[in-house]
Amino acid sequence: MSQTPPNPGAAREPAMTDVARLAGVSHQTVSRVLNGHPNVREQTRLRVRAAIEQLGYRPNRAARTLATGRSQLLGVVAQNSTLFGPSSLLAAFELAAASRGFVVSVRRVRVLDRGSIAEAVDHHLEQRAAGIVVIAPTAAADEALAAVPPDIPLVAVDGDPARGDTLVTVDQQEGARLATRHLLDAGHRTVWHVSGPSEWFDAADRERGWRLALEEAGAEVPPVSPADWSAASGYRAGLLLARMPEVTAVFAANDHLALGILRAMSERGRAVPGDVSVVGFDDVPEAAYFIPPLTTVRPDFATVATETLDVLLSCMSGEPTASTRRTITPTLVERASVAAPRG
Amino acid sequence: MSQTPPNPGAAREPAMTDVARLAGVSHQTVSRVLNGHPNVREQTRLRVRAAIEQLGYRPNRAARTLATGRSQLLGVVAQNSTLFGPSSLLAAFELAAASRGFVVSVRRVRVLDRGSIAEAVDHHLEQRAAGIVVIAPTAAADEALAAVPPDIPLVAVDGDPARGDTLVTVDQQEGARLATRHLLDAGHRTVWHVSGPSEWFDAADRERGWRLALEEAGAEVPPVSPADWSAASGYRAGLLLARMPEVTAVFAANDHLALGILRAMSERGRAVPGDVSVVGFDDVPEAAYFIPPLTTVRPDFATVATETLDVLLSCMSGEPTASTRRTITPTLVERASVAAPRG
DNA sequence: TCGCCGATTGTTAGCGCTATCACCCTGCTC
DNA sequence: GAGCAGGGTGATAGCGCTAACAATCGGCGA
Repeated sequence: MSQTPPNPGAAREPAMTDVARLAGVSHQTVSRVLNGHPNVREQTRLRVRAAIEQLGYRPNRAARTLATGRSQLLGVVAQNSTLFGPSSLLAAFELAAASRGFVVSVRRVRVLDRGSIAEAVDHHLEQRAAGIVVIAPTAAADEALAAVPPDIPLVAVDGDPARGDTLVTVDQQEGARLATRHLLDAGHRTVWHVSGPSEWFDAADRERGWRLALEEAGAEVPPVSPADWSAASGYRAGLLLARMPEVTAVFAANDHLALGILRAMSERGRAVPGDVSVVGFDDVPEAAYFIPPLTTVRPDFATVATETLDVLLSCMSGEPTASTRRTITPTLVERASVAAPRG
Repeated sequence: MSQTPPNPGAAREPAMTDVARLAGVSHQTVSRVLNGHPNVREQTRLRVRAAIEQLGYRPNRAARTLATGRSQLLGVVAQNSTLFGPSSLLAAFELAAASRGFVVSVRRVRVLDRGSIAEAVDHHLEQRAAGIVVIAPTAAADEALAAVPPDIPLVAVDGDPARGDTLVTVDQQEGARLATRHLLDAGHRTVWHVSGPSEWFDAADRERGWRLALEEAGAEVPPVSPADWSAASGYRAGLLLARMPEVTAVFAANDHLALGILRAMSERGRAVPGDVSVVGFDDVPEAAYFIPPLTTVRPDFATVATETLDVLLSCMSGEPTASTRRTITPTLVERASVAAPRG
């Protein structure tokens, strides 16, 4: 616990008063210069800036936060995963926030249950975060959000589409529909689906979109092959599908599942796209280099991130913004894993 | 700018004095309870805890930071990438830090140049971060580190192996050696290399390890195929290598490059591992489902993260720790992309 | 010439917490 | 029974900043 011993040799960090003394003004004037207050004489401003430079002065954010009651801190609660979607989103958000002058503090949770999320949100509240983003793709996560005080700006990403409140999400359903439609349009009688874990809203919605597209087209709705998001589970599901000659088209809930399916098909001697067409979801950077290059659905995570920041900032400013819900529609990326069925 | 208008209706967040009043003690006693100070009567402690509970009191970290001069904040500077290595590392670090009660604030930079990094570090210093981690895989990043004041605890990850100071890194060279050796041991005359971008230490070290292994074995050192980390560039390099019949073994600087190579070989009708053996680096979760399953080198990112935290904390406590450098040795994961060369 | 106004600057009082010291009790020793 | 150690508690002074108001200085119209 013996942090930084007294150490009388090393001078403490310069504070505002030090700058003030050097510039021959009051500390308040320094504050004014720092905050771009208009009524400061140009000459004074320059003198203060010079003093700041000379001392290498750095304002103390903690003091400012204490004095103003608000911080420049944005808290994010995310799951401990390296899944492509969430991590791209997070990276994009951090970048966007930084460019707007915010600091992003990330709190990872091991599992998305009520307790963990509540605890994570709490930590951000202790920091007096100006706003909070929760990447909440499961029902348990969404429930936990109900528990946070309503006066603090909070945006859910990939949360419950039925959620009334602030929410930014990818239109999973439409994406899935696009994929399914694409396969039907290629001439397939129906499309099989390897789904993500059902407790994820993303997965449920993709399944819903797939089902809807089939029903709209009057196609038979085959049973879903349940999986998690991993290539391993895609492989297992693929092994089964490969045994069934009537399977000619598969929509996988994400690209890694699709990769597993691709390998299962290859092992079983089912050619893609000759015998079976496959479509994925996410457009991971490697998807274009799968064998064969994967046709997939691309959600624009950068847009999700900027929209999230946008909604959060407008919540923070308290203005009843036009809409606190944003939906980003993904696009289909056609590559070489889809073809017309044989015969 | 008109943040939270006066709003006399909504009571402000309860502060320590409110708890004190309710519990019938001084605010100082509340502070003592909160900080686990020994000299508080059990009965008082309980009364205070009850009051805290009742008011939903949350300590204000900014005030504490201001009063103590130190924070519970760990700053991380990372590049804006979704590359598997850095993002796994980051996620693991965030998790480890959270479990030790620290808040992690991440600042992404678009490019790893001096200016950006200096600016990012500066922001963390303004927050009075207790420690800083820089994921600095390039020379420019490492240079920028030289500029930060030496009294603030800073750990570089994946930085310049020649760096004198605190550094945690994966033993890239040894990993590359493992991979190359594995291919030579399988009977290949020599091993070709598709490298990462040369300004990355990781890439340079992997290349070095490969070269060393070849030289040790007295094998010919073929020219390096330069690439970035992407599957796309791996594919381009692979297309070239596929044309050369003498190429029977390739070590790719990461798994995504290997994926691109796999596809190039497949397109060119060169069987893997029948005609050409391939080894990657990173062991991304999907690697086991490439066609064929990829033999690769696995760095343990979770360990890198915990070691990083460890070094950082010991720097922070000021104790001249045993070692401020940690090197994590990766392991070889054998799958199906390596075989003996034909006849 | 007087007084008023606006531009510029200084003064003062907190923000919510910790550190430090002073204070009050016990229970004990001599 | 006076004195003393030490556990338990309160009072006070900041930490470095911003907000609100006060003060000062010109210049200008009346």
